[in-house]
Amino acid sequence: MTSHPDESCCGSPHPIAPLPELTARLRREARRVTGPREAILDVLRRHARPLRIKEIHTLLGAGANCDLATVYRAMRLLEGMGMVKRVELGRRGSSFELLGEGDDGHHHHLVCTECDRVMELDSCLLETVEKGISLASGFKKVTHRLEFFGICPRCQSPAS
Amino acid sequence: MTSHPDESCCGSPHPIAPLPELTARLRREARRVTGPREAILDVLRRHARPLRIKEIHTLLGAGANCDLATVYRAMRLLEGMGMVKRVELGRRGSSFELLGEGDDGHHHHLVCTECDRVMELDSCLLETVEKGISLASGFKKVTHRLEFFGICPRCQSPAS
DNA sequence: CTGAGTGCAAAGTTTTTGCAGCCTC
DNA sequence: GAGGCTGCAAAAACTTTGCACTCAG
Repeated sequence: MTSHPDESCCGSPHPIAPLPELTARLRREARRVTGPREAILDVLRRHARPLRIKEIHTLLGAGANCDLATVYRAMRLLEGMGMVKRVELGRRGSSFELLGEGDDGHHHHLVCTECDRVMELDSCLLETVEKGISLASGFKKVTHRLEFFGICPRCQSPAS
Repeated sequence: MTSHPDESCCGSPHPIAPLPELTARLRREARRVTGPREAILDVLRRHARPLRIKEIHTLLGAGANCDLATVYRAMRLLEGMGMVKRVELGRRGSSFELLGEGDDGHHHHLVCTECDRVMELDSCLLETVEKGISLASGFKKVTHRLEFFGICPRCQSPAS
């Protein structure tokens, strides 16, 4: 189990991918490397935890001069390319986190129901379950989405 | 594994609770049994699968004369009372399904990514995982949300 | 009778879309 | 230079809220 860096906690679970490596992935798929996209990828690589669209837009700051609609479009593109994983953490709206090259993003999260802090859980033992479900149901390409919720130690103490 | 009744499939996984039993639960909590609430509960008990707010509102029909805002308010109430479970199935917005008395709602779903049909999965083996996570992380009241996605047999055939 | 609950209307959020101009390739 | 991408604006989709009236208990 690893905690997230950033406001929430500390210690990155994954090595931070260099920005040029990320833009290279865009180019490889014949997508253009633009200012907004570069800025968005940079925000994502510097915050290794699920970020909401609005958070990304805010973190971009006024300098990036990037429209909210552009963030939505970029995240849809990146999701489609598998560069980013969409996570639904119960709060309103989706969150996104960067995926490493070849990372299928099959880790899961532990979310505090009080303060929304997010921890990442390391292992995923559900591949065999998926196979069993696929066999029993006839479904193909079975994947899953799994999130844990609870009250974090900080929110359990009286003065949170 | 059980499939859902209704448009999707057939065979109810749970016995259908009588309407008076449901309204009794309302009264027991000192909530009023009104026309709209009764109609909403009746819709829920007759469709044993996750329903979206809009679906519920539509299924109520013009006769019920129930406002969409009232459905939202009712679902929040019922969720708070534990009579209903909120499910996020990837489509936009939440879905809800009726919970039996004493049912904690810990079953999960298999959703077709093509047509959105939903099947219910019977068992949940994650309680021990939850306990382990709680021990390792210090989180309290750990619960989880788990959904499987895939392409159902019907959507795999050429003429779906 | 009393206040919880409702309909209606309006506003708040989140996400998508159309379009003209810009800038990457 | 061509077309993918962007900002801006508007709208669509989803959800909440304020208020006066109604009706369940």
